[in-house]
Amino acid sequence: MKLEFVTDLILKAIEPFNFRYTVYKPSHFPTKLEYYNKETDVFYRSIRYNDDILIGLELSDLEKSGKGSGIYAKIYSKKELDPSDLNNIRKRIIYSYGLEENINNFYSAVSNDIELSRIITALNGMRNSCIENLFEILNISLFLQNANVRRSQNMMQAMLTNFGCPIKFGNICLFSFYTPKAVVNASIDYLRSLKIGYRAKYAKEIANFFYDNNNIEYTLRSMPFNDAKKELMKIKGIGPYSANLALFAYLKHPNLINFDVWNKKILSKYIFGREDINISEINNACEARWGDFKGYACLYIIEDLFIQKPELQYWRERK
DNA sequence: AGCCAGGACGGAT
DNA sequence: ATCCGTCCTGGC
Repeated sequence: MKLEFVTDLILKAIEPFNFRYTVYKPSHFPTKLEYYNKETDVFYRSIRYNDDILIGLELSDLEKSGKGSGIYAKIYSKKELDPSDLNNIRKRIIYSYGLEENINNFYSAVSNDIELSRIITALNGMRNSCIENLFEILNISLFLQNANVRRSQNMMQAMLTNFGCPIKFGNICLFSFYTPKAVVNASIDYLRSLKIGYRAKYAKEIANFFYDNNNIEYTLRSMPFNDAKKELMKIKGIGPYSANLALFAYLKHPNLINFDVWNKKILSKYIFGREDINISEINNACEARWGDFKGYACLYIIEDLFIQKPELQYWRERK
């Protein structure tokens, strides 16, 4: 589908703001949902608004047009958007990229950490970000289970080509994410044929859950951390790892490290100089060092590492 | 060919 | 509360 109607938005961010590493995270596996052009510094992304309206985002650094810190956004749609829909999309971008978060709270809380301050200087203004909605981020976390990045990538791609929608905007071809409805209507056997393995039945569980609970996102945002986590783990196929991922990325709890075997090794090495320290010990050390911002601190450490060593994606494919 | 890694579940303890 | 076998596929 071609999205040809364009609306421009200027979205201001609280300073400091790092455009590149807020919209684009080197540690994330690539998908056909987004494309970051490193030469032009333009980021393209598909999103859905209320499930049925397809939107293309073309984001660039507001700084470049001399209008201060933030994002210059071109919103592509099939036809003109209602002012209230446009305003909701605007709010979603602001929330997803944390434009109104004061990152200085994190910086001042860890200002005595000399080692971390080198990274903070390099990534100054980077936010935790997640443009996916809750259904989408839970699907991604499902495909991250029991898989190396290459497999996760293949699973995501198979699902997008089968249930997503190809879109074209600003001379870029991407896919939109699929809706719960698309998966609800698919058979488990068909899902299995896409090589998502045992996750086929869980993909349906997640889709059914969201198909039946329209307002769950709104409810979860107002819940305390542990209640929200318990709520998410009621979905079959969503355990602590997947729930944490959604809670940190989507619900933005900065005091949370989501350990998997890869970042466990990275953080173990960073703090203890060796890879084999157990998770609870790493977690305690992070807590002691960064307190309520340990999740944010680890985000900075990991993104910094992937910027310096892109081959880590390859390492993560193997062992 | 066989074996293993990677989260979550479900049943057993 | 904690442990174990199982799910599934790709890589060795």
